[in-house]
Amino acid sequence: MKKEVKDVSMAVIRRLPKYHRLLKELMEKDVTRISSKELSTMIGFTASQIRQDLNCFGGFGQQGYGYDVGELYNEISRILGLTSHYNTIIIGAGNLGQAIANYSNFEKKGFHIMALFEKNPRLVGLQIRDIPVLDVDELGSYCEGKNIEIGVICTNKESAQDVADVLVNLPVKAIWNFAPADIIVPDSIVLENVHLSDSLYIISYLLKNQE
Amino acid sequence: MKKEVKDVSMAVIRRLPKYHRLLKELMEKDVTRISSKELSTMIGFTASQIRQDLNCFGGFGQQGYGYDVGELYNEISRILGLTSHYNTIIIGAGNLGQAIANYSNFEKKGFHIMALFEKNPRLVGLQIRDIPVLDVDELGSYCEGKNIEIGVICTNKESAQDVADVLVNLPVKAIWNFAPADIIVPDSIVLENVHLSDSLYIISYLLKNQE
DNA sequence: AAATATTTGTTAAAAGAAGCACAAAGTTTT
DNA sequence: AAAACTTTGTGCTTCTTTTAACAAATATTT
Repeated sequence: MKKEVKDVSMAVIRRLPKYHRLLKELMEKDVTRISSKELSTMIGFTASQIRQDLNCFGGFGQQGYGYDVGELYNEISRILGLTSHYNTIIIGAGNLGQAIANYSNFEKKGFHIMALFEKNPRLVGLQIRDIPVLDVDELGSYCEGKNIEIGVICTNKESAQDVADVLVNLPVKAIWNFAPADIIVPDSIVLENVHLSDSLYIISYLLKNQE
Repeated sequence: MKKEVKDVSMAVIRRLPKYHRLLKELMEKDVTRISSKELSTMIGFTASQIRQDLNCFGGFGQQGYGYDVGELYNEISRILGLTSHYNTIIIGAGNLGQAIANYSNFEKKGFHIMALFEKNPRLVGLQIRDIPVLDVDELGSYCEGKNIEIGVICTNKESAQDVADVLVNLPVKAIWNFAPADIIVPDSIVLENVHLSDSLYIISYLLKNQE
């Protein structure tokens, strides 16, 4: 039973990674079956919401039994596109760029980081794991013919829009932006901002307004 | 005219940092007044939503004129609690911990990073800007009497829950978690998770499901 | 100083998301 | 093999969030 891609709301989609993470943990604990009710207590959503979320993509469960953990994990991996391969580059090889390059889990999920690009000459020439740090001036020539799908912006906010413009023209298909700026890209390009300070400011708000 | 802290929905609160960021930019461009309509085109929310958001906290605008940029920026800073001071520590001095320690803007907004804690002896003893990297075993004794408000978890996922437990017992008032794990803390403690891979997985989903 | 143009704050309506409830379909026990 | 139990998938209801509309207030122009 497959439905897929009716038009699932963003609210649902943004919960998928959490399901994915929890199911992975269950697998590691050799749990093979799970009900929406059990999931509910672990994940903090209602059982009803979990069933409704999963049903956007297909009937993966079985009445009286629940869900097969391994099967559901695979389905969600597939729905999220984690069975595909994405050529990825990182612009900015400071601490944050290096942190992401070092995070080997991304590689395992198909996000292949091919190179970092940096303007600071003291960092150019380094290797992060086996990933080279190249001069940012080589970006265009390096990427030619390589079908780069994802560009990660780890620069300061001043350079972010310029870098985004270059990435758009390569062209990349998606930009993952860590610079604390609201960059502008064409609608055809997938853009995800990770504004770290936003969540810190929310902490500040919540601390100030605790009952 | 002040209302404040009725009960503003999280949806509204999570938009405040974006207003804050945009207003800062306008100030830097010496823009002194702005209407909700102009803000709308820049920020991508409807003018109606902007007016309604701001009105949760007070009537900062004026009919026929709009909003005073500087005044509104100050109000939002105050609402977010960015006029307060927060003693902060970071657990884990790898690339990510260092990246955050190096990001001087947090310091400017009142988040004073007092120390990093690390178990890898090769990192203990370093200084990031003027912030010392201490042995994680000293965490308890170091924090005694220092009124640490925010703990930042930059460890791997295996250590995250243990570190969270230690932080809860210090006690800190809030935890900012960057480890890719769903840690559990008492309800009384403010918890913000930054699961980097979540947004990467969303990129993957959107790339796969583009029309 | 009067007339016209802006633009807010706010109420009402529409759209969207989450929760409830239960028949249907399976599993487990007796 | 029948009875009792479990749990999904789904229609319906409730709650939340967003958008639209407009009177009231101020600014600007004539």
